[in-house]
Amino acid sequence: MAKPVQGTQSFARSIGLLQHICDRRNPPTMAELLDECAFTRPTLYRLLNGLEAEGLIVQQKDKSYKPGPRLINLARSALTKSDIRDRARDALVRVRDQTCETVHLAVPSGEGLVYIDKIESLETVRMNSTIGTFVPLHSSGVGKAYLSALPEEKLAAFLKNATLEPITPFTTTDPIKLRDQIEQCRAQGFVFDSQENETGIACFGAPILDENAQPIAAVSVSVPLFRLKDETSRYSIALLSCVRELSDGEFQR
Amino acid sequence: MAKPVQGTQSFARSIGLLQHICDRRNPPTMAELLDECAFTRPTLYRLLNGLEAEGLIVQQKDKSYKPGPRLINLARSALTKSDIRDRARDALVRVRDQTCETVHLAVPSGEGLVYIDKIESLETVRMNSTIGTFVPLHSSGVGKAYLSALPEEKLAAFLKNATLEPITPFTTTDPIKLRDQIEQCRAQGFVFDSQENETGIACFGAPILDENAQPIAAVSVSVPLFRLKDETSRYSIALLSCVRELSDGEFQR
DNA sequence: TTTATCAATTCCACAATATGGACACTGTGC
DNA sequence: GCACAGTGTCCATATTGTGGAATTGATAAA
Repeated sequence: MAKPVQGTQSFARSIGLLQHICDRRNPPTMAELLDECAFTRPTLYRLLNGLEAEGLIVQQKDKSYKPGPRLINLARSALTKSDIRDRARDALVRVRDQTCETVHLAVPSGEGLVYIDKIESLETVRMNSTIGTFVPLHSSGVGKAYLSALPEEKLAAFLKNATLEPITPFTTTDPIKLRDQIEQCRAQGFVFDSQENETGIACFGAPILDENAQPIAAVSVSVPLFRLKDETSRYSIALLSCVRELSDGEFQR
Repeated sequence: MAKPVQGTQSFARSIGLLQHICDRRNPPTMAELLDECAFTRPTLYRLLNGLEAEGLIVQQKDKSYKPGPRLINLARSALTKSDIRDRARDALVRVRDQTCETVHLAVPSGEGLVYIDKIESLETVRMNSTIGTFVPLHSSGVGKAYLSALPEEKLAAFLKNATLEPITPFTTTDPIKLRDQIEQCRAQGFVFDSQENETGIACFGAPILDENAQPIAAVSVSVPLFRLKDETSRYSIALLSCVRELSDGEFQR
C-alpha cells in the first residue's frame, strides 16, 4: 500500500476509495465509508462525486455506491490488449482437453496475481466471474509458481516481508514451509497445492517465463479433490508442456 | 467531456489519460502521448507513473503503456455487483432460445451504453470480448431503445446537442429521422435498426424500466441480415415479453 | 573511445488545487 | 413543532501538482 509516487497522492486516494468500494460485499453509503476510510466528510464527498462523474461508480436509489459500468469498458480494453492471453489460449485449451479440468491463466498485479483467462471443462461459461479474481502469491498454485520463477533476491524479500494470511485452514502460513514448496517447484517445474486457496480444490501451477527467464504469468489446473487421480503426472505433464511452449528463449527445451 | 466537479481535476486528468491509452489501437509510448494529449512532459511523466503504480497501466519492454490487469479485477467487481445483470440473465437466455440469435444487455455509461452481458446462440463463448463494449445512443438498437424511454426533456436535449457520428454508412445521422425512429419505438415498444452500428447486422432493441418508468438498461437481439426472417414479430414478441418481465411496476401489463 | 543527439528523469519555485472546519439544508421520527 | 442524523456547500489556507529548466541516460554517429 506504500506508493510514494510524487505528485499523485490525490489520484491514489481516489483509486484507493474505488478499490474499497469494489471490495465491499455490499455497496456502502457515504456514512459507512466515512468511518471505514480516513477521509473527512467534504473530502469523501468530493472524491465520490469525482468517481461518479467519471462513471467509475454509480449511486443507487438508496444512496449507496457501487462500481460502475465504465470499469467493464476499461477492462475489455485490458483483456483484448493482453498479448499473453491471446498467445496462451490454444495451449490452455489443450491442457483442459488433456486433463478435463479447469485451467487458469494469471498475471501479476499489485501484491498478487489476477486471473485473466479461464478454460472450463463444461462450457457452461458466462463472462465467467472468476476472470478478474485476485489471488495471493502464497496460497495459490499460480502464486507459488510465479514466486518460484522470481530471482532469488525478490523471493527472499517477499518471504521476509509478506504476511502470509490464511485463506483457508490449509493455507501455508509458515515462510519456511513456503520456501520448501517453492524449492520443490524450482526442481520439478511445477507446484502442487491442496486446498490452500479454496477448500475442496487442489491445484497444479507452473510459471510462464519471458526471454530473460523472468516470470510474466502462470498457469494452473484446478481439480476438485474427490476427482483427483492418483496418477498426478497426468496433470503435470500437460501443464509443463504448456508452459514450455509459452515460455520464450532457451527454456523451450 | 465537460466535467466540472470541483476538487477532482487532477483525478479526471489521470482517468482521461487512462481512457486514452485504453482507446488507442496500439499501446502508446510517452512520446506519442506527448503530442496526442495536452500535457507537458513532466506532468505526463508523473501521471503515467501514478497510473502504473496503481497497476492501471503497465509499461512494456518497448516502453509503451497498455491497460493493466487491475482493471480486470475492478471490472469483475462491477459485473458481480450488477443486480440487473443477475436479474435479467434467465430472461435473456429465454430470448436467445426463442430467437436463436445473440442477445445483449446494456446499461448507460457516460454518453452511451456499455454491454454488460451477452448470450450467444452457439456457446462458443469466452469472456466474450463484446462484454464491455461501448455503444453510442444513436446508432444501436439498445441505444435507441434507451433514448425512447427517456423523459421528453432529456431526449430533446440529446437530440439538440449530440453529434450523430456515422458509425457505418447506414447510421442515422439526421436528428429528425432519429426522432421518428424513437417515436415509433415509443409506440410499439421496440426499435428495429439495420446495419447502423455494424454492417451486416440488424438489431431489435427494447428498454428496461424501473418503477418510475425511467430506463435503466436495454436489451437487444442481433441478427445477421442474411438470416433475418421476414416474420419479424418472431423477434419482437420474444424481446417485448422479456423487457416487460424485467421492468418494474405498472409497466408489467 | 569520444562526441552528438534525443529521450527520459529529476529539481524546485510558484501557482493552482484539494483540504476540512464550520455552516446550511433535508427529511424522518418523536 | 422540535431534535437529530445524514447530506450537501463554502471558503480561507496549506498542500499538492505544475512545468520550465537542468541533469542524467541511452543510442547513434564519428
